[in-house]
Amino acid sequence: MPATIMVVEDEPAIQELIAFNLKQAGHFVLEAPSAEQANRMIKETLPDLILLDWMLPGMSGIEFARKIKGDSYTKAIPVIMLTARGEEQDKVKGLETGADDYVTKPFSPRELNARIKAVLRRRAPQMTGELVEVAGLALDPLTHRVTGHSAPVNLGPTEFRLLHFFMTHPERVHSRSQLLDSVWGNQAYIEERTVDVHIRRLRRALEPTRHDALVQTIRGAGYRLSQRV
Amino acid sequence: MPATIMVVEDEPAIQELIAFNLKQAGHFVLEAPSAEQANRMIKETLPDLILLDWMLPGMSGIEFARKIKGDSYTKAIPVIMLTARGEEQDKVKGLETGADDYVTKPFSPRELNARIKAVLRRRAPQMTGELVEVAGLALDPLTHRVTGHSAPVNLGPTEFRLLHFFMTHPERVHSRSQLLDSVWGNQAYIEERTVDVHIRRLRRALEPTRHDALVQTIRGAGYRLSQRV
DNA sequence: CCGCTTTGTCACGCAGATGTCACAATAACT
DNA sequence: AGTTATTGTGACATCTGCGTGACAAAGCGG
Repeated sequence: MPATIMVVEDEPAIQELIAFNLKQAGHFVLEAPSAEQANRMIKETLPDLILLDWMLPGMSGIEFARKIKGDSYTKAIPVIMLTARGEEQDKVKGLETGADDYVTKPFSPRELNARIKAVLRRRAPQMTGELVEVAGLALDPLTHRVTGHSAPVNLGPTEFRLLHFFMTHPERVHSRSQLLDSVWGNQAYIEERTVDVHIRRLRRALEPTRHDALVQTIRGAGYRLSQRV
Repeated sequence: MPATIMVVEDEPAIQELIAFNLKQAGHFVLEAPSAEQANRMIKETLPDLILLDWMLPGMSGIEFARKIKGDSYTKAIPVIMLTARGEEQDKVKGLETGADDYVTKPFSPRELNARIKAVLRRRAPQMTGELVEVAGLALDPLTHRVTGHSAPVNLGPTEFRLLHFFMTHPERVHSRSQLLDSVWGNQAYIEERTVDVHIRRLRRALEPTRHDALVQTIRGAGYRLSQRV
């Protein structure tokens, strides 16, 4: 089963080695040399798994893991820590932080692949980067593409994440607070009314294929994606 | 959502600034200049949230947080730490201690309010998403939908809450003041006769499916939802 | 460096929701 | 029947929540 895997590692040699092995195993690989850069990429690409080096320039690996696991939008992504020999006592701390597994350098490709497979097997079903479809509206997390009745739909990053969340949680009403948590992440300090504006933008983008009617307003409660009228 | 918030801060200037902002946002504010004093007040007032300065005279903030989280009576109270810039590496330690979030000084009122809102939201009891059904009348809190014999019923926000309360407390007679407490929230000063009007509106909305007969008037006592005629 | 896109916020306006009243209708009791 | 207490109901003046366009700041790619 191919998956999208993000590798956060500052040493180019190791980075390259890992990437090569993962691609060999049929995975898509996203490469980030620092936590800061990884952070920017995560929300757009929503990888299925994150390989995280323990030692990083700037924000440390453990800190970054905590951040990922603290954000409700990303906390379902499994994290595998890469630790060097001698940092073994830190493993415990790493697991406490929320890492799902760890691998001690140096490691064999076979070992890494096994760990990845194991972690992916127990990943949250809803975070699988699978294609979602509701009422002729299709969203593909892998290619980052949206089509309404096979016609391409152009969305900004936030609109994409918003629609993705709606489509993976259809029919249910989501309050503005919940949407801010789930789509923006709880580290954002954003006015609730901002959600309205993005709803508007999403609707406008969906207008050409009449799919804007799926996005419904529940007065005093929030928004909902539903095919029923 | 007004809440009771305790601010533990020794610098009067910052203390005052924070208190002003919180009051502006509609909260009740308890002010304590030291951990010792805060400790005495906590058990009496049981605040909904504690804003805790990292640096305090006497018992330090981190020590105090540990104490709060160690006491079974107070450990449910969320704590937000106030740290100065440069103490960033202590954040991890702070979170490990049990703080629910941290804010780095200097901070904007908006950021503080957002953090407070987020933390309070996290603690708020989730709305029970159980689907309720009485005599062919179904109400789903999750999707915010009401159907009478599978036919959609259109309700305003207040009517929805009113019906929800009735359906989760059927067969029992509710006085007007009880309904005001449970449906409107005891914060508002509202004429009791207003309940009558909303009962009327609820009945009118339920007429198409004859479910209006379920809403019964108990003269001199209040209203009741009952399937028995 | 510049232009383009994205993003968060705001102000304005409107449709719908809300609270209150006045009066009609009904029930309870004499 | 008459009287009084209680509830039903329509009307109405707000009030609120939401849609929408505009805009400035930030991000981004060339």
